[in-house]
Amino acid sequence: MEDVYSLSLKQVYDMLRRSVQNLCDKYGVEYCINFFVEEPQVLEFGDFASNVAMVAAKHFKLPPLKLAEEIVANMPLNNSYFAKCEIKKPGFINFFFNNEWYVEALQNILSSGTSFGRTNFGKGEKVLLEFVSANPTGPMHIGNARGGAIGDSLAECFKFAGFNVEKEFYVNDAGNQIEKFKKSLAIRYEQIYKKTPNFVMPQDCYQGEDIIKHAKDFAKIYGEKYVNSSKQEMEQAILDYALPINIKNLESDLLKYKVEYDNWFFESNLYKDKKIYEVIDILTEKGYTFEKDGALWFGYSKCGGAKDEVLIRDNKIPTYFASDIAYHYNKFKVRGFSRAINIWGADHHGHVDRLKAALSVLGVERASLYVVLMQMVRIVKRGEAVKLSKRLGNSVTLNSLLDLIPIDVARFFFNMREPNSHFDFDLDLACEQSDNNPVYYVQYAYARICGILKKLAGFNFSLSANFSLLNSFEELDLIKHIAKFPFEIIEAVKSYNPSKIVRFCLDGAAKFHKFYGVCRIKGEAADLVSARLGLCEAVRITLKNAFNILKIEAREEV
RNA sequence: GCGCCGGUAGCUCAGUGGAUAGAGCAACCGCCUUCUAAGCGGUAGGCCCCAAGUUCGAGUCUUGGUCGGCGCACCA
Repeated sequence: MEDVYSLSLKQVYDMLRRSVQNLCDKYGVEYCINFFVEEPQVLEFGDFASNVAMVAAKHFKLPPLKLAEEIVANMPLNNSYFAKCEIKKPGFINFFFNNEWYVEALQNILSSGTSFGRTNFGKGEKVLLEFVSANPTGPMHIGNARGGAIGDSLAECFKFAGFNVEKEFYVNDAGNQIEKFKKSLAIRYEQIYKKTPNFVMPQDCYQGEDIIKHAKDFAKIYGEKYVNSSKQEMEQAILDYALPINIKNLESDLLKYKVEYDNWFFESNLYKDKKIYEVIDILTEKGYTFEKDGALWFGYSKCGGAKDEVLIRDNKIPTYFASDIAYHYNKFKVRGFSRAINIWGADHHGHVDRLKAALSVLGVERASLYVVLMQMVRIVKRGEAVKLSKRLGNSVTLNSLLDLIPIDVARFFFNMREPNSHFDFDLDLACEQSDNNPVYYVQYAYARICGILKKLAGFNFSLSANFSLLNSFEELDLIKHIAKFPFEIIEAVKSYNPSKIVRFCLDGAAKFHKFYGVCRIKGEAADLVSARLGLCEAVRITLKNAFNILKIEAREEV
C-alpha cells in the first residue's frame, strides 16, 4: 500500500489538474500550466498549498483570486483526503486534511512496520555507490569518516527508495602513491639497521608513525634479510607485507564504523588485464588522444575543458586519470550500472568534469555519473580550528576519533550537515554525554516510547483503535510528521543528501517530546489509551526505521 | 589570473521563486507527588555579505563586486 502522504499529494495534483483542464475547455485556453503543490510554512495555510491560480492567471486573463474561486468551485472534495480548501490573498489555494487522512496514515504505518518508508520510487534501478576509497597507504582520516557516514546512509536511503544499490570501495593499490609508500617503508626499514646520524625522512615520503611501525614489524619477522637486497627487491618485499595489512585494517575499521561493502575493487586489476589500454584505445579510435612531449594526452579541450590532460606519461606509466576512466568505464559498460554515484572530497572537484568528458566520448551519458562533493571537515576544539596535516602525520584518524566518541555519535554528527556545506566538527560537543548532544535527544525519545509501551503492555493497540480520538494539535502534528517519512527518504535520494533523515529524526523527536508533555496515556479512558499507544508505536516504528538508515542504535533504555 | 563551494540570530546551521525567514546551542525567566526532567513552556536576539537586474512576488534566479574555504602537476 502506498503511503498516505504521497497518495494525498498526488490527489491534490490530480484534482487541480482536472479542474483546470475543465476550465481550459470552458474558456478555450490551451493547457500548458506548470504549477506546484507544497507544504506551507505557516499552519493556518493548511496542509498543502498550490500556486496554480497565480501561475495560470495570465493564461486565463483573470485575476488570480477570481480564477482560484473558479478552480475550487469546479473541484469536489468528496472521496478525497481533504476536508476543505481555502483561498488566500495573492491567490493561493490551501488544502486541509480530513480525519480519515490521519487515521489511515497511522494504520498504514502500523501495518507496514519495518517496511514503513520503503517505496518503489527507484523501480529496481541498478546503482553503484562508491565512497571513502581511502588510500591504502595509511589509516583513514576525519574526511574519510565523513564520507563513510554520508555514503553508507545514502546507500540505505536508496535501498529504502527501491533502488538496487551496491556499495563499493575502490582500492588505489597501484600507481604513484604506492611507489611513494614502498619507498617510505624501505627507508624506515633500512634505518633500523643503518641508523644514519641525524637522519631525516625525505620530504617526498610519508612521515607518519604507521610507516615506522610497519618497518619494525617487518624487521621482527624478516630481520636483516632484505638489508643487502636490491632496492627493488627490498621495496617489493616490504610492500607485499604492509599493503595487505593496511587494506585489511581499512576493512575492519570501516566494519567497526558499521560500513560494510558489497565490493572491493582493486585498481591493480585494471593494470593486470590491460584494461586501461583497451579504454585508451577507444579514446584514440574516437580521435580524442594525441602525443606530445613523449606522453599520450586526452584532448579535454576538444570537449570544452580548459586544458588537455595526460593519460600516459613519457615514462609509459598511466596517470591516475587514465585508470579512473577505465574504472568508470568498467562500472557502466562492463558491469552495466545505469547510474554511478561517487562521494568525493571537494578538493577533487576539478576532476569531475574531465572524467565526465572522457566518459561521454566512451558513450556514457554525463548525467549517469553523479559526484557528491563533500566539503572539508574542520576539527574544532574549544572554539579553535585544529590544523591537521596528513603529510606531517598529525591528522585525526577514524580510529582515534572512535576512541573518543561512540560510533552512533560519529555517524549522526557527520550526517547533520548536508554534504556540500563546510563542516565544523566540534570535538568537545561530540565527546559530551549530555543534553547538549543531539544524538541523545533522539535516542531519548525512542527510549521514552519504549518505556510507555512496556509500562502499558496490558493494553492492546490495534489497527481498529479509534484513532479519530487523536485530535489535539500535538497529536495531529506528530502524525503528519511521521507520515511524511517515505516522502522524506525520496527527497534525500533526489538531492543525494542523507542529512534530511537526521533532521527528520530531530524534528520527530521534538514533536514526540511535545506530545508527551501535553497528552497523558496512563489513566485515560480505555479507547483513548489504545489510540495514543497506537500513535506511540507508529512513532517508534518510524524512528527505528530512520535509525536503521543512519545505523544508530535504537536503545530501549537510556 | 581562472574555476568550484560557501556567507542567513552571539555560535553551528535549515530554508522547493511564494504568504509573517526558522531550529539547536549560548543568555535570561519558569515547569518534576504523575508514562524516563538526557524533557517541556516562555523572553530576548535579523541591512538573509554589498549593489544592480529579471517579475505579480527574490534569502532563493542573473550579472558585477566583496570576504572565507578548496582546486588549477607527466601527485592521487
